[in-house]
Amino acid sequence: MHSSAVTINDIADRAGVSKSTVSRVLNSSSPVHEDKRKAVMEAMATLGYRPNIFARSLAGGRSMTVGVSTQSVGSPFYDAITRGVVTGFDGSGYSPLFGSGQWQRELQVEVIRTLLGRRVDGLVLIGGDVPLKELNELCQETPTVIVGRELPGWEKQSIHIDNLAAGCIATKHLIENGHSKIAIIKGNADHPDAIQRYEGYCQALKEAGIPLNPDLVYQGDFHSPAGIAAVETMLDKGADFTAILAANDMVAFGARLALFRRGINVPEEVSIVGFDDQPEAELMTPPLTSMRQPGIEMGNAAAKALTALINDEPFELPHLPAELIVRESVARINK
Amino acid sequence: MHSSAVTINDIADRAGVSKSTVSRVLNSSSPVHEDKRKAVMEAMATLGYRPNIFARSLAGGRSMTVGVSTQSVGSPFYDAITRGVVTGFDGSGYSPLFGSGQWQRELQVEVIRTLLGRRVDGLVLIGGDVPLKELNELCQETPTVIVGRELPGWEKQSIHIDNLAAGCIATKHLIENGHSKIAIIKGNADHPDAIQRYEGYCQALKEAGIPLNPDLVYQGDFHSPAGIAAVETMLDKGADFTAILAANDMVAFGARLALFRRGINVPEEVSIVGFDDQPEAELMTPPLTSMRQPGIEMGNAAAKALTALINDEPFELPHLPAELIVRESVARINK
DNA sequence: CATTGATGTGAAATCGGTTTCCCCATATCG
DNA sequence: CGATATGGGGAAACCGATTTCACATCAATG
Repeated sequence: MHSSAVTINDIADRAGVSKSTVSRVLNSSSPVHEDKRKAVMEAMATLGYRPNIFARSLAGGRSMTVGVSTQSVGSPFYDAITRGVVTGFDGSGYSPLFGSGQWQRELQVEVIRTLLGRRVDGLVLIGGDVPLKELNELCQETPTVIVGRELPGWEKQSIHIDNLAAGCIATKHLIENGHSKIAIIKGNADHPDAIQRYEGYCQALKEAGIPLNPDLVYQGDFHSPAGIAAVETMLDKGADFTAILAANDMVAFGARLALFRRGINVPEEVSIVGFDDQPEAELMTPPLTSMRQPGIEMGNAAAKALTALINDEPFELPHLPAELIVRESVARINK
Repeated sequence: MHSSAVTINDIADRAGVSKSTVSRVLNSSSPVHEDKRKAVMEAMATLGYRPNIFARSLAGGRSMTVGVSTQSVGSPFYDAITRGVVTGFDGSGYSPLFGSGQWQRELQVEVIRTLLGRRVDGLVLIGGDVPLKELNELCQETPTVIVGRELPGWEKQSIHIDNLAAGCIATKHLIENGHSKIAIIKGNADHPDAIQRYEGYCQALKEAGIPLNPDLVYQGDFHSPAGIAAVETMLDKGADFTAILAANDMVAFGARLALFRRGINVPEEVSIVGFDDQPEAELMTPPLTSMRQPGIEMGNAAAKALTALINDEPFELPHLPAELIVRESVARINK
């Protein structure tokens, strides 16, 4: 006799009231006499009643479920956001339902459709690159919060860092330490974060009056092999650089390993700056200087905001800045 | 007018049939005349019909949702399992619902209750330490698969590696390379994986006729600070060792960093073996030799098995072995 | 040609809740 | 003191599907 077999009718019978009254107690939707209320509570306790969520959702119209569309499960930064989202919903009464879009447009749309089909009460979109128009159509009916992506018209409901500024800050840090021959390993060519960081890099160079050297720009992606390949390619080409700005920490790790293999010291001969400050960054030898993106906090804030949005409460997404975590992978050099 | 407003009745009207027939087409539960079938299909297409999953679940008794109870989101190994589980359900029609137990017994029970309350069709339990008795009670009604945990009575429905053997293999690898002064950094004292790996370590030493040296046994946990602290403590105590067996890769990274700070070369002076083979292991300098636990594959297999279990199909969970990935963090020494 | 069986289909019951509607006491008011 | 709110609470409609039941239809069988 498992608890799910207990229905509202059983409670009603046992408490000697109608199911309407039980429902009222359950939702405190309208006042109930204290005696009956108690009887109902007791009946529920002794019978181990658990309301059937489907019946509830069907009748009530809300599912107490929120959809979370992630991209590549496995990327440290997005993982952190996801983690933040999960904890952000803890205790809110909403359970997150996940779908992974893998940075594939079609799949992302499919994921959102599936989530919507499950009648989620709200949506958290982490990253992704569904075209704005399509997104507007898909999500117009559902409270939605977007994490890690900037979209016109969604300013109030999105949270992301300023990647251009972040790229700029990271580059400036190297410049301030005397570097001028700064190589950059770019992330995926069509990834907005990567593009903006590159722009930041360009801007910082420009402001410092350092000409952009195409030989020091490597088109990579966000995975470690890109870091390895970048270093090897540049070294083989005889490129002259004293610092590397990596697309993210994984790429930085790759670059660091490639330098290690060539017997090039970090940071004495080549400095490295990463992006994301993933947990392993502080364990690199030497510990990696990295632009920290507050993924967990972002995810958390998104979850809280969505909860508020669903319940028509006022909310405001915080403006979380990227922050340079200075460790030991950047050396000060002269000239 | 959003698509969810379209009900089965609308389809029935438009196609000129009864809702029963629409339902039959929908589930191909019994044959329908080709003409009507077509009419229904067309009506569904033009009206953009999406069945209401709650009504469906309520009436049909199945939710097409599975519960996944994770522990510490954030641990590389368990993350890998989770990722495997997610992809394992892709395309199965089941959507995973998550809850995180954080390795806290009470919370884990609560998570399972919540999941059950949402009427999941099945359960994947990743790790955790809910007492067997309680687990049996909780899950007796629901198809369940357990990942990364060994439980009497659950042999058919659980998948895990042999941690004792794994600990043994890792230790033997060091012994074979000439090491006899092997330090171990143990994981959490009450964590079954940690306990078994330690037993494996003891066994390997015993078989090789090497006495267990308590000075070389450090009680830590699964996080990097434990690795740092272990190395510093042992070094400060003047402990004499040529190799370290770390609780997992994060701990190995910590240990490696601590050695780096002390100017001790890896692997020339001290060799290190990790556990998990997380993605960053191959990027350590030098690349880390590690016992690979096939987390993704395990998760994947669990998902497939659960799908089969739910549908009363035969299934068998594969026996996935842990595998030593030899890289460059272990040196052969004489004596 | 009546019987059997398979195929097709609609009406109605059911799943387990929420919510509207309506009625009955009391308490309050003019 | 009759009229009017007001707090409680039951009956029944409804949410949108699935599924059982009963009934036709039509081809095959003896």
